Amino acid sequence: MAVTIRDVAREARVSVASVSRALNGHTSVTDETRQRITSIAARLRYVPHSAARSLITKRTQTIGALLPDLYGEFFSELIRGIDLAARARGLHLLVSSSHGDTDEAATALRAMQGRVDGMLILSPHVDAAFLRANLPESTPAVLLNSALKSPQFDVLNIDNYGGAHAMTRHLLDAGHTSVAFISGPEDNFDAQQRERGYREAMTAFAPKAAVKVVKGDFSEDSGYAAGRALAKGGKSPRAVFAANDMMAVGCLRAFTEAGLSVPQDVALAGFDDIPIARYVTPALTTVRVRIADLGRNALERVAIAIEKPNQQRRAAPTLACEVVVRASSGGH
Amino acid sequence: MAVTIRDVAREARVSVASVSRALNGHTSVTDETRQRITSIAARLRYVPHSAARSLITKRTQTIGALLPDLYGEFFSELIRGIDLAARARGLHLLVSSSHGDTDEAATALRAMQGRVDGMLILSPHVDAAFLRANLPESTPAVLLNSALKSPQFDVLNIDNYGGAHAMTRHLLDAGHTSVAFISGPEDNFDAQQRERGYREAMTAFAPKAAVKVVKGDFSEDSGYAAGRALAKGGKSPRAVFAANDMMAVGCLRAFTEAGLSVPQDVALAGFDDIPIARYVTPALTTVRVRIADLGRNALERVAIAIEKPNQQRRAAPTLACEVVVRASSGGH
DNA sequence: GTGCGCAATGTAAACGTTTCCAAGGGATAT
DNA sequence: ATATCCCTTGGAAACGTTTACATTGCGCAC
Repeated sequence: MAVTIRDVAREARVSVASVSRALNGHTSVTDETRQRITSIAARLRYVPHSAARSLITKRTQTIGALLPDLYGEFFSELIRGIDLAARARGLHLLVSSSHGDTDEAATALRAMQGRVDGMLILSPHVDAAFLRANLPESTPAVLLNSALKSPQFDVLNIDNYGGAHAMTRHLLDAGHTSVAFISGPEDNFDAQQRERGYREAMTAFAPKAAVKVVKGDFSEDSGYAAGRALAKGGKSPRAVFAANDMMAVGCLRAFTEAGLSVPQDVALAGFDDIPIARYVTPALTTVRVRIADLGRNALERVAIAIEKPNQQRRAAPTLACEVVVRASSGGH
Repeated sequence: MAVTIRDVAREARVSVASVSRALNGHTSVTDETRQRITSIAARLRYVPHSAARSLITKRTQTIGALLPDLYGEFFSELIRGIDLAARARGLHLLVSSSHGDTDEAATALRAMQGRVDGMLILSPHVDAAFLRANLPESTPAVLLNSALKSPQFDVLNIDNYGGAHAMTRHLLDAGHTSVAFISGPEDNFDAQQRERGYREAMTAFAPKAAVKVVKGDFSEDSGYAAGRALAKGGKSPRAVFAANDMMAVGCLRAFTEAGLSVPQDVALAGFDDIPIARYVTPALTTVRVRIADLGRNALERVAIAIEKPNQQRRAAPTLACEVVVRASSGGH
């Protein structure tokens, strides 16, 4: 039999109301009684029943995270950031991951209803219509890496554009006169932004150079295919920038097989700074994304939205990336 | 204002009790009324208030996962396995990660009290005394990868011993007459088991060969140091088995720097099959651990413990590993 | 026809909190 | 001395469910 507030009250010879007030830090209770109640509660190992509390306060002290089936390191870094921030605020984290399609995501979202005070959503399947259909009005939510541009929802993005822009510039600055790009999936928001960053940097810093884009889909295999296509006929560009690291790794393999050496014959760069990037030969120049920061930031935003429900949402700043120069780009 | 069971009852012209029974699949309700109630509930988008339900049923339909600050891929695979199994059972997942020390873990464990029906615990800081002090009697828990041998708690381990045993045998079978081992942290349970597997396999299959163990601590740097030590004086063994992949990667670097080529001069193997293993040159032979299965399995066990509280705990089977042969071991 | 049993439904208590409102009591101002 | 106010405390309602128990109505056996 668990110990309840009533047990504490009886032991302390006060009413349950006083116990509640004392433990929740209300002002109108004497220091002396508070002392007594606190110590007795501790002695009895009293833990307030969270369900009972939620029932009346309409707060669960829990944030839900809705995540797709995503890549290892990204996932854990994101959760780490969210978790750290949540813990700092005394919030719990309810996770639902591995959602492959829209239906699964909808089911998961609805299942969380009533169990969370706010939501963090990272999913390629989610758009404004989806949210209006599945997210209760009253639940604040922050969308991560989403193309959504609605004042109704809070969105937090990585600065894919800026990162790609900076990387393209780095490759040009390193003396590679022509830079080709391996793109990501067309419907992927991150991929679009990265391509835009590449294109605009090319226009800005190498207006005479040819803009060359080979299609990929973020998979290693697509990077390999792109690499073969680029190497064919010995007419490869001086540098290749892949929209993510996995494709860069695949591309590297294709180049090696084709007898091209990186970075002497052709420089190579990726995006994400996955752990593998450091260990391929040559080590991969890439763009590092502070994923944990993304998670932390997102949690802070949703926490604020919960505290001040009718606050105007400020435009979300994007999260900065940084160019990490390694051997594959030949710069140093 | 959220819609409650009362609203549904009013609309369907029945009592709240009937609504509850109909929605919870009790037998004693006519098909006709159940139909009516179900459709009305759907129309009103009624979602039972989970806190209210928990208050009376004493069930939260939530499992807590207490995890340390752990490595990317392992973490996400584990969560994926747990999450999949939880979803299949209609359970939610409350995650608390990144616990660096015992105190943090204790705080997190206590914070979950009352919010979860059962716990999954993976933490090097947790022992029997810790659990007795911080885990309520009534909360079923499954410990992952723990040395704990108490009938009081359910433990689920990876077959580190078997995996190491098999790998050692593989290296010997491939014709490498002497195999050295790079050990992990002394207080780490996984590391101990792996070393035992190595030692016993050596005794069994190469009784005349020297058993050589170099100390490491699972870090890449310690693997590098071990590699240097082994390469020194040109007296390196024919094969080296590192207790985890990161050390193997470090060792590989040391060998390469020392002018030893892998696998011609010396074969190399690791343990874990982290993603990097595939991408180093040469690709690393290693032991694959089905981490998602570990998570899935653990969740199943805790779910069963919740359903049948006073059931005798069956001895936990360990989870099988498999040897993954790549270029670094020279076998094929 | 009466009584009995069973199936379907309703009534209300219970779960453990928080919080509104009332009440007690001491200090202060009149 | 009395009225007033404020500070501390207590009583009780409310939150939204589930479920034990009561009630109703109906069919069936006698």
